[in-house]
Amino acid sequence: MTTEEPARSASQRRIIEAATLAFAERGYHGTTTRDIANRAGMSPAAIYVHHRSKEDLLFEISLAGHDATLALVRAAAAEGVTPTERLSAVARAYFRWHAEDHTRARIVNYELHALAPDHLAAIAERRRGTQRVFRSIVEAGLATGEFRTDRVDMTVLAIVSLGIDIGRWYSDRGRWTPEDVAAHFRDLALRLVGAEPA
Amino acid sequence: MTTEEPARSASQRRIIEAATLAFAERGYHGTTTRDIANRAGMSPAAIYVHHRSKEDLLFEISLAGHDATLALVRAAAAEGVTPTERLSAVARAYFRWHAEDHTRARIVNYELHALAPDHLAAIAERRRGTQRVFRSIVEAGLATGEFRTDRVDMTVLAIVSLGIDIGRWYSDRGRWTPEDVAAHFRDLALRLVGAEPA
DNA sequence: GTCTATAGTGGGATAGAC
DNA sequence: GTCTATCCCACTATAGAC
Repeated sequence: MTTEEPARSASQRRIIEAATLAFAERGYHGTTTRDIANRAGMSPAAIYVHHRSKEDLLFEISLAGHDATLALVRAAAAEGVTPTERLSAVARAYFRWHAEDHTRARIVNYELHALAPDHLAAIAERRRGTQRVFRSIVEAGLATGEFRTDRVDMTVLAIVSLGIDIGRWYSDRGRWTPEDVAAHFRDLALRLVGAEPA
Repeated sequence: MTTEEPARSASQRRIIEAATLAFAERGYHGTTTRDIANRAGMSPAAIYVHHRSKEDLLFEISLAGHDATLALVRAAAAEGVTPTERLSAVARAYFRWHAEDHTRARIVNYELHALAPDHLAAIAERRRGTQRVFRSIVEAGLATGEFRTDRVDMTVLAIVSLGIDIGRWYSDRGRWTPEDVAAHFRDLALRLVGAEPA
């Protein structure tokens, strides 16, 4: 399944939290170690007691975010029985996560280019796992005749894509709660696969 | 309408081209003026003869990209008669542009945070214009009964969102041509608004 | 309009005291 | 485990020669 979360000290968590906010706001390269340290209320040197490098910090955040998404999606997939029910549950959970946790979602999806090659490879594996969950549900729905689409890959990609982009546009100051977004986007996902309206 | 393109020298164009590739690959903050100069086959100092600053270069690229998108979308909107035809034309053109010109699209959509406030304001105006085109078509389709959706804003956002995210995932080395993507995603957009299948 | 050289600033990361 | 101080390098942008 997903990797175990290593136990973290309070300082480690404060640094991770500060780095998450900073990376989401300014991007990895736009963030300095001094930014992170200031937000965490520590000196820049303190970061290096707990984390090997700035890149390593990004990797830790990205990995935890990917593992959380994958676990969430897999748990939701187990909820329903029919493909329509399962897609409904998975899509709602997936979209909700991207709205609620848009700060982490932004790092998860938009800072991949800053990862070292071996770190990127570990992340890419998780991303394929998430996509596989959606794919297998859509294929099951085609088999039962509940769904209708002639391009499975592209349709799955579109659903995942809607989720990822939520991390870009969602704002806590907007009109919609994460639940609003999740409920409507779930309905849209069902339309994308040609499911019967409820 | 859209702003006039200022005439540019060959050097200016080479620098713009180089900066576009660099910003798309590494992001604005991940790109150095030396990267740009090297790709353009010039010294870093030569950049400053043609462009005020690195941020100004980003702004020029972003503005031209936004103006191109807006012009494209408006031209396509004039093609059809019924809302279904118009959405079909606009969606296809919009999606195609994001696949074909994914390098510029990436800068247009993902480097906004690096713009100075007044530059961002000029860009935001164009972005609202594009969204308005989609919105008015969807509203027209609801009026004629061709479309069915109870959340116009979110549905329009989803269509735009699918386009923007193409810039993130599309690769020239992938299996699909821009036209493949455009055609299928146009069908998906029609599903999103609840249009009758053709 | 292009170059070389460099000013001036700020970056990631480490040394060493406490 | 945290700090202050700092190393060393890379960055944006400019000066001045051609």
